[in-house]
Amino acid sequence: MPRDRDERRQRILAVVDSIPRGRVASYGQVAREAGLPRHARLVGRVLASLSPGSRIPWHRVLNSAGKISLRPGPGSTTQARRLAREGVKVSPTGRIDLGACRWTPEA
DNA sequence: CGGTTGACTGTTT
DNA sequence: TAAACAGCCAACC
Repeated sequence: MPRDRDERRQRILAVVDSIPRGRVASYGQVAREAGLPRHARLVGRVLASLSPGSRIPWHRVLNSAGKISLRPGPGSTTQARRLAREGVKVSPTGRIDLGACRWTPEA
């Protein structure tokens, strides 16, 4: 079994899991926090592979433009609903107020 | 080995 | 503000 791949996966999920409620982070930001610069796409790939019932707060991850990156459909709707539920403003076009909600890890 | 595919990004229009 | 482009990179076939 590919140990490396699984290790990166765990680190990425650990970072996503540490994003506080009501805050959001970009794929690139998560990648950097996980020690994997330039691997934003890998973050998206890992999140896409999560089981439907996962407790990982994947909905707190957006693209660098501050928008829901998931293509319009059931998934993006769920993400928007979950964010709104945490007090994060989501415009009809899927845009989020990054200035107010961006997660800034402290140490 | 090589082409395709994205839940990406930064820069340029 | 938004779209087009060009890099980027692992996973898949």
